[in-house]
Amino acid sequence: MDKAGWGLTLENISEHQVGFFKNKPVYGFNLSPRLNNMNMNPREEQASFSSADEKRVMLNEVDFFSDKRIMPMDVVIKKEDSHGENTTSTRSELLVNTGLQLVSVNTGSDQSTVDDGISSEIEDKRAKIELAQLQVELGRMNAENQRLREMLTQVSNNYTALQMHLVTLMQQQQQNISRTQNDHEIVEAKHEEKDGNMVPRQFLELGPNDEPYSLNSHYSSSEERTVSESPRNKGIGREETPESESNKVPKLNSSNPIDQATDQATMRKARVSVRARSEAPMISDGCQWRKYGQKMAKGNPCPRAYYRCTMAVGCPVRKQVQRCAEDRTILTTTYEGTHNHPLPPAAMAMASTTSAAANMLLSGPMPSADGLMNPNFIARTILPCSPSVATISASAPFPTITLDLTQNQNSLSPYHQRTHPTAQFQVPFPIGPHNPNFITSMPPPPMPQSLHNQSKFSGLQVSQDIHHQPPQHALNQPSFSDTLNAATAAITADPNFTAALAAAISSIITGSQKEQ
DNA sequence: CGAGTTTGACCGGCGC
DNA sequence: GCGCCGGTCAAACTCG
Repeated sequence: MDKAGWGLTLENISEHQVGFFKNKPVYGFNLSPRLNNMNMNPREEQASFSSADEKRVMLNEVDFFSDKRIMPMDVVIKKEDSHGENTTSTRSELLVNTGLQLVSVNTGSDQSTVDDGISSEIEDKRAKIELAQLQVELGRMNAENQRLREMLTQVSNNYTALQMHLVTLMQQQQQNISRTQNDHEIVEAKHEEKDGNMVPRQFLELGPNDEPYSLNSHYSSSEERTVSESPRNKGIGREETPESESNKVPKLNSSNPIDQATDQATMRKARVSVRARSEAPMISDGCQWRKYGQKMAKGNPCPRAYYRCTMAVGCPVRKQVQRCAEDRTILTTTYEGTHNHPLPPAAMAMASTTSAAANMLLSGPMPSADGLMNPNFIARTILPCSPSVATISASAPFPTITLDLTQNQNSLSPYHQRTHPTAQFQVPFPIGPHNPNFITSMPPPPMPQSLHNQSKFSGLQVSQDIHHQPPQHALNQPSFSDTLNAATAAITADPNFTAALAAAISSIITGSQKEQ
């Protein structure tokens, strides 16, 4: 590692603490905590100088002599540290340290050539110093390594979060176009529902998804019930997030477009359910979850587990995990809620899958060439190749789209891929057969499997894009959401490939931005 | 000791 | 109004 290099990098990061929407959006995040943990902690410096412990003094001496990195680091701390006093004292202590260090080492070096009696002792001392130097250097390098890793993770997280935001904004733009026509769909859709088709009633009441980073940004009656109405809300274990705050609005079933525009907080929340074969108790999706409950659900001997996202304090995202009663190798994971924090690449991929699916679900009916399409028509048309991949459930109390990744064996043939009308792009994932999850959840061969998922999900989104995307978008290249859906669909089968996917998505997004 | 899990109790919605 | 059911809470417990 180039020592001067990281010093400069940190300094640059400090200099460019830009906002989230600038060209380098990620650099500014959470740097201060990390810097405060660095070896340059003022309190540590102070402690070392006030202490008679020789070793600690040596460490500080070595710190000074390590190389020029100390100076840019010092500058960084001065900028980052909100406690001006500490920063100042750090500066002065370092200067004091400089004097001590110079005297100590130079004296030893000079005397070694004059007095042999003292020279051996000095040699020992010098050896100790060198040893300490090396140890400190090693420790410093490890710390640097760790810090750089953290920074890289942070950069990735924030970058992907920004991408998600951009995707969401673009989807909103599309949805706004169709919003004014939604109310006309409701009457027709209700007729469809009466016929027993698989369209949830809530579907009719849904509006567009306007919240960035959103898996779903619509608020369920359940959420309203548990957060705003429950008298048991004691503040412990209850997240008072902006979302939950906004839930404190009476439930409202508005079909009026004006009301829809103004009653975002009252929107019901869609769910995205992912079915996959897995022996593991839970699908790894990149997020951290904490189990907060388990219930025996009616009609299923397998218990249903309830998890809450713990990646950020107050994140309202929850998921339910339950094995299928008929086939216990099938694991059903149902996601609900909106992450209130940037997601790591792995989680981003899953979230964008569910977000895109939920957006599709929530965007409601769409205009079509011969009039207006109702949601049931969407349900049919989004899956032109394989109706088993995704279904919209009417039985659930929430609008739920189920992505079924368990029935791909029969549709894996190259014939399916070749004949699939919407298999029009490929995302260059480095997908390989080395992932156990992939093997267990999706029988080999992995690569065709993934591609097949892509094609399905590109088809899933195409029916929207036909009507909402600019013509050149639909014709010349796969849409944003096409790519996102396809890429993340594969992720649901194999979440470990998400980093590569994020990179692929990133490149595509970049391309789209350039075109626009 | 802190974080995560387990599990019985509790609550509200909903159907009858 | 009552009971069922899904969802959540929170104390007790486990684990590293």
